[in-house]
Amino acid sequence: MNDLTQFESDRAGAIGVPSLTGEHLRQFFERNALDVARDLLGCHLLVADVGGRIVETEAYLPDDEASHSFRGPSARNVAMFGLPGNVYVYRSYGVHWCLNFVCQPASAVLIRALEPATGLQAMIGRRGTDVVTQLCSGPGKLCQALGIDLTLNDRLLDRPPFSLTPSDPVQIVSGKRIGITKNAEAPWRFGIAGSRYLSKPLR
DNA sequence: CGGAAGATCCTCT
DNA sequence: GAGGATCTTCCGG
Repeated sequence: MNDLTQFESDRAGAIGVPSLTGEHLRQFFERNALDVARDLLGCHLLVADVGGRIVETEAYLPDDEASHSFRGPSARNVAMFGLPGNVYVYRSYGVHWCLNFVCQPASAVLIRALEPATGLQAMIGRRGTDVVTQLCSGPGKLCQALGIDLTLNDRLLDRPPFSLTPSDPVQIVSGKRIGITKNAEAPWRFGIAGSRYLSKPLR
């Protein structure tokens, strides 16, 4: 392990803190997506040893007109009706991938931004920029940086290539969700206060 | 079966 | 701040 790799492992905050697996993973996600969206802030997400600290999320609830689950199961959204702790990946605007974590059935949390911490060189290569604040500052960007695509849909977060390490509570700010037209006033976007790695400012 | 909308990002003005 | 890229999904006819 070279110096940079060691540095990144330390930054992960995962030394001595176990990732969420099995029953712990289920208990963490089998809750209201609003609570999960807040508790995910600060958690460290890795996909094949590339990732960072989650700094921005959005909650999508059952009976939420903006949610892909609103009209019931379909070929695209079936992962949202699977196990808590499941991953739901979908194509956005025909161009980007977006990453969600499934909570209670028909609800999920969209992962909107990370503070890069592990595997910086891989992210820089995939994104084509070395501006660290722009590597994962949006749902499509972070999927590109982490190499996420549809092949990772409908998998559990405690199985490779994923790992999720919990966090102590952080200072949270909230606001309206981005890019939606239905149920647009609901303040179900959450971020870590003062983070420089958000997709858009949040206060 | 056609068409519009979409949980986005980048470039240009 | 506006507009284009790009394509899947879903709904209406």
